[in-house]
Amino acid sequence: MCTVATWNVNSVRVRSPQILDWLQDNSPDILALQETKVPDSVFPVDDLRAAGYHLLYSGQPSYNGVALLSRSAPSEVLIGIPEFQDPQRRVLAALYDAPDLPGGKLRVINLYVPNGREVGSEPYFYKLDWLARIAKWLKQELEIYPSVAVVGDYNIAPEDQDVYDPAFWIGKIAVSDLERAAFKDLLSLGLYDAFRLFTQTPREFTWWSYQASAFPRNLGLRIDHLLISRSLVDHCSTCYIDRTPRGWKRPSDHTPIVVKFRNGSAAHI
DNA sequence: ATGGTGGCCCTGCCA
Repeated sequence: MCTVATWNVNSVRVRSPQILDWLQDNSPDILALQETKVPDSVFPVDDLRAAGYHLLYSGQPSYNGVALLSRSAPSEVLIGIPEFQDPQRRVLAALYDAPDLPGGKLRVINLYVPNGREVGSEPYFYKLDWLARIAKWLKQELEIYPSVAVVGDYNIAPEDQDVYDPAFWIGKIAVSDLERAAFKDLLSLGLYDAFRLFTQTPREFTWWSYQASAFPRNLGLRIDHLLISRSLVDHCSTCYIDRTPRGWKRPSDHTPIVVKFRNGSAAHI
């Protein structure tokens, strides 16, 4: 069994006690974090290493920042993507032992996709350009590694069923046609939305605004995703959103999403 | 209710 999770924590310093609690309760093999919001010099290494995880992190002051926590040691670590000088820390990739999966290794790519702020704005076009560059690079990664999981905060709700009020959201950020087309371009590389392999019901969200009691009213978006290569689909035993941490005191506005893989041969016994 | 929340090198900006 191999468990991979992703969680936009909106500040790793504020959330590290909750991250530890969640690790304790769920013991994933790999946890990808986004919006750590700390430069590497002050990443809360001591807090998190106490839980017995290897740490990788790439951050900057105040904004962005990604991290990978893992039970086994990482290799082939990549910070940012090749041939793209981006001052914003949004990409972190590593290779992990995964004896039961094709190739015996799992390539985990952790993305914090730009928010885009407003359709038509400068940050919006940065988001679209960023996604195009990511697609080009992921194509290469998928050719190199037999088992790939591309996880993180995509800041895109792929379909209307992933939005609490689709009529209100028409043309808005995270749901615009160009963003959804960019998301589909990633899927067309041979990636699968792990959550939708198991759950077809609408209004299953990973993010709820802090405002207006959005969480208790379930007014959210499904914008955090675990995309997996074709080779992993037959090994995937479950994928679910864990709403628990969103209900804790002083929560992140996002909640974790989890995917589990099992030995493929077990299904055929 | 012309507001709402929360995090950031502290205060206007970002999500």
